[in-house]
Amino acid sequence: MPNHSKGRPTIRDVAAQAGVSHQTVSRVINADPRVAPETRARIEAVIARLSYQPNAIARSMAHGRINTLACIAPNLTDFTFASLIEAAESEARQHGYFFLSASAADAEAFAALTEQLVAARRVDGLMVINPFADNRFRYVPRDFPIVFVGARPRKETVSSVALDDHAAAVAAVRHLVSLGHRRIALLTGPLTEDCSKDRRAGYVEALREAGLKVSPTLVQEGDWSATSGDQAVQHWQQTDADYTALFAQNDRMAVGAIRALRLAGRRVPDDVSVIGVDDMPLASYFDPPLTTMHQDLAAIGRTAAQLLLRAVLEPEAPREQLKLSAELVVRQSTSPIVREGGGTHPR
Amino acid sequence: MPNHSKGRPTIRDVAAQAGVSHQTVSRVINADPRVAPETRARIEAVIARLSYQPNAIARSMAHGRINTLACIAPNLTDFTFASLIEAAESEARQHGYFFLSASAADAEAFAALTEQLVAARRVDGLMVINPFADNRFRYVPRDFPIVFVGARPRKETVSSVALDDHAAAVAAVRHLVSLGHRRIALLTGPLTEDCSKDRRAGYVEALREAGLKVSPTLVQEGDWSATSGDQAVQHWQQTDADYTALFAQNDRMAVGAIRALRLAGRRVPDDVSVIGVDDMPLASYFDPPLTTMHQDLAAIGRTAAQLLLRAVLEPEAPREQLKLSAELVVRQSTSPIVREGGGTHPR
DNA sequence: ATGAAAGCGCTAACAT
DNA sequence: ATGTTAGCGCTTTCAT
Repeated sequence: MPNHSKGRPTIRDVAAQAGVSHQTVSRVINADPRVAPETRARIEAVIARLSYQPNAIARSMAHGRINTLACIAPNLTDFTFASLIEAAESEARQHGYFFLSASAADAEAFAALTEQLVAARRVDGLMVINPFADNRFRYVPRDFPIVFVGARPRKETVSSVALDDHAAAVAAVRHLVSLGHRRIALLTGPLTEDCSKDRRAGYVEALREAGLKVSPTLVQEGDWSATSGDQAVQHWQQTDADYTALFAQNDRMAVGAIRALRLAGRRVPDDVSVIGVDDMPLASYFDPPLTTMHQDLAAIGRTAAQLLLRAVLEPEAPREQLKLSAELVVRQSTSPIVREGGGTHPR
Repeated sequence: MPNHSKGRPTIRDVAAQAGVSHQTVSRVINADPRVAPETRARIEAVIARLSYQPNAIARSMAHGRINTLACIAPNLTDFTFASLIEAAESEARQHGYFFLSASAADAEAFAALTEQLVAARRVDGLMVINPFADNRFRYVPRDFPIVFVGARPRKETVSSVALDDHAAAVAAVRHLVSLGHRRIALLTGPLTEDCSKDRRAGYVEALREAGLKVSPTLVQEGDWSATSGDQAVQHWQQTDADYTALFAQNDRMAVGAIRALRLAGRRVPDDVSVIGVDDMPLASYFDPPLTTMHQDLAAIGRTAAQLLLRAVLEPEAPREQLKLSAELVVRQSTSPIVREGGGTHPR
């Protein structure tokens, strides 16, 4: 018998009070047209009176869909991840889907998590941020709706969205070149990650395009942290590296580098111009305000959710690999090169 | 008949292959001791061979628990919220619970969201960040496991965790007083929020304790943004406000204030000392590195998850209201007051 | 247009 | 120690 005394009302309670079968109530809930208008009205009245709400778990039990998407990121606090998640969650909810987010620090944690999420049918689709941060991509479930964010899949069987890293790097370096810089240092993210490699490739291409050659001594690998930017500059100081501009692959490293440069007695931008990538919160409040490549994280997150929903709802639809472009934001950490001699820059 | 050809195996497939009833398999899954060791071994072998994974939805359908917690925050990008969520998610998962996060910009969105989440039984418990950001607390479901984060409930029927805002403010102002400051300005968050009010009360108490009186002209209300810090300082400049120190109720406003002070020709900390609250990421990379009250967001988030799990698992257990303390981190945005005359500060 | 019956995959009594 | 019988609250045939 239905539990109409304790707990919330069920579909059968509504049916009983409306004098119909529970199936008719189900039709009303699911907006099935095959219900007489007056019957519908009567049922809706009962639903309102009991403030009946269908049990979502029971529904998904019956039809096999849970209306939930999940996102797995290396962590949840990095503002880039948080921004992607916020946008994706909002987009998902507009389509009636809830959003579960979790962090997996390494590939093992990722494997365990996806197993629980996917095999136990807790979610309908999976958004993976930075799938190539380590070898976690190997544990991505097969035959399941997936979207990669921040990297392109090796095989075109899953959808993906990412910043156009190559183009962003080219634009950043071109900006430096246009200011007259010819000795341009590069500070990369971990080279295990696609975006670090793509941004490095863009750097190389932009230098070549300007007729400049890449000097291995002017390239350092960081880990995205301000500290690593700091350390790279210290290394260059110790090795008497000769550069007038620095392209840091993200803003945090740029900020770290700027502080180290200043401590070493080099002014930014007068002695060294610095450009980053991200346009992080408060980028304009650092000293000097940061010149950077702005990326539209909300658009990327929104797009990711759309592609994922598409994969969930239309399993046979083709997958898509998208790249969104970054935009140069010139503030005050870059400036035209000034030669001591007062002339133009030498050949 | 069970779908052992298409899709994933069910408990009945395992039972059939192991030559037992599905109920015995259920006992193995649920670690029920009443299964003969050899039977158990046989079943476990089949489970492994089929890589059978119990359907979580079906389980919760049967016993009424979904093993999922939800968090609703004003947004997901603010680093304080993101930090709380990350810690809570991690703690929840260690206890076998998944974590659904969502943002609700206003009370209406909050009401709609909780309705979907709670009435539809999608979650077992709800973590509400900043319940008094607006009047959303009115829409918090009754008779449902809840934990408030960032504010104390009006009635002691729900658990809560928050920073000890009053004590944090007292400590911040005492630091300023100990440096010799006597004209101390205050920049609050929105006064609709509990923590802004509590921090203001702490400011008032610390001034009183130092024998100083609060001057209404030295108190401005901001909205937590750097821009609002900027504006407050501009206002004080226009009104020739006389102060040598500023207590900003968060770091972002402190950073905005510092920039505005500098643009107005006042040096920090030489002319004005500034202290914030949060110890946000990169706080030590601003110029000058920020003196601030550090709050342990991870501990708060972890504690919140623990209290919530307690409420879920032991409905009759008493609720708890906790406050965690902040810690002074002295960097370089505050310094002892220096009088032009060269003497000590006047009476 | 409506209802009856079956079943989604599991757990929870109650058997034996 | 194991099996049988009922559901959990809903959707989905298939009847009528």
